[in-house]
Amino acid sequence: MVRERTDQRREAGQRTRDRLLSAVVEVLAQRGQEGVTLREVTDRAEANVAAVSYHFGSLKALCDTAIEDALERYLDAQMAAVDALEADSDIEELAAAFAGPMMRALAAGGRELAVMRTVARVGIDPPKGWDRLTAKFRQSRRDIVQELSPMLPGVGDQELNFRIRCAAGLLNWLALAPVGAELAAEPPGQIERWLVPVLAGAFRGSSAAG
Amino acid sequence: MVRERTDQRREAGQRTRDRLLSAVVEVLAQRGQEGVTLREVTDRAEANVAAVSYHFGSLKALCDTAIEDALERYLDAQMAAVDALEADSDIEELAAAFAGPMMRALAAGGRELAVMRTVARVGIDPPKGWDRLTAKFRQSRRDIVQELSPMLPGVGDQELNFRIRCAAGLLNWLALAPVGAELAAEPPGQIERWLVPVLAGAFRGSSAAG
DNA sequence: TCACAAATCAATCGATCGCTTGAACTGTAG
DNA sequence: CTACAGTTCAAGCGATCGATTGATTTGTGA
Repeated sequence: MVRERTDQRREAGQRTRDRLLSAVVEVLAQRGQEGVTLREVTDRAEANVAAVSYHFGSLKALCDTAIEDALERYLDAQMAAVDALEADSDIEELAAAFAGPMMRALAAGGRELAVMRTVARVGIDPPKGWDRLTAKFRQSRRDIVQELSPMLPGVGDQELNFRIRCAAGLLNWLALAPVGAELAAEPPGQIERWLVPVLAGAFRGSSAAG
Repeated sequence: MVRERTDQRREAGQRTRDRLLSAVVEVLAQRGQEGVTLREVTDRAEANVAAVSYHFGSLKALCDTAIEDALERYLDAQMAAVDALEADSDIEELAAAFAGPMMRALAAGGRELAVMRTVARVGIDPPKGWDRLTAKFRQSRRDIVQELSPMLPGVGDQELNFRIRCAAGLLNWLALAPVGAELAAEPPGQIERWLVPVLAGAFRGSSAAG
């Protein structure tokens, strides 16, 4: 058997880092970047105030790390759901895949939802110098335009891109606003039954009817 | 001619109050409630820090006054637009009326847009004890359900109410997120041409097509 | 002209902010 | 056991927070 590499000190440090990241995501989700204070984060994480400087350098660096993790996790989940679509899917199935990660987070609550709320808040107040991740968002929207374009031959790519941003914005709004929490309190399946038609209608626009 | 009631001291005080309200709305729109600081508000208003306490009692009272004004102004504009609809209007016309105030603010920018952004932020982080205005929001949604229900006979009132909240949430998102600013930078009329079909589709849902 | 009220001002308060410090604690190695 | 590195800790730093104070300016009305 291989020699176990279990330095209890390093493991304790890693646990502290994880607790700090969990705590700051909760505060980011609840109050936004402007509302994050060092003491509240360290109290939630049951850590000393100096732990933030020691492990991350500064409170801002801790926030940036947590935000970057959240954005990356959300984008990967959403792109995976869209990529897994069948080639002959319709708009409703695309909408369901597009909204899947958010709907699951709404139903689950907890840290999953906190990640979503953090992502949504960053969509409103984007930190400066996040070109890499905003580029990744743009790319994911281009992918969805490719899926959506054949289903709506009369709509230009720019307008489709706008509709996707509207749909994404609506999901973010549900993550943040009380209406999302109320929706999550409905019976199971209600989220999907109510939300997917709205998103599909937004994708489809007015073209399908007078 | 009637004796002019022009006490220059009271008029100066009123001007200071107005400048403080304008300034705090701008900061509320830009950074949210957590991001408002006394100094930034008074600097923007070119007033002394003590002016806030003197005229409003506290920074929170100033914020509450500005937020209440903004909510009331937005709701009145939206309800007036919807009430002015013809009896035989279709869903597109309802969507255009519903989005009218927000679209005009997006195009106009300035304080109009700041009011909208403040309203939108309150929709995410509602202060405690705002039962009166949230009740007014509920009432306005009931009015729109009345307009929308005959156009969509297969959809229940609860689901219609949800769709209206989605549409309102989307408008709020456009007020806050960069996508709204980009949309406002498009040629005149582009906002309405792109946004109204999305809202109408969201109202209509999937029922109109396969 | 003069007493008074409305408004503004600089100065300052205690509290809290993010962050740093040096010591203390803890488990790892030689 | 000793020396040391990784981590945690209480204490305190300067800066900024919202709010208050007493003095000062300014226009009103007798």
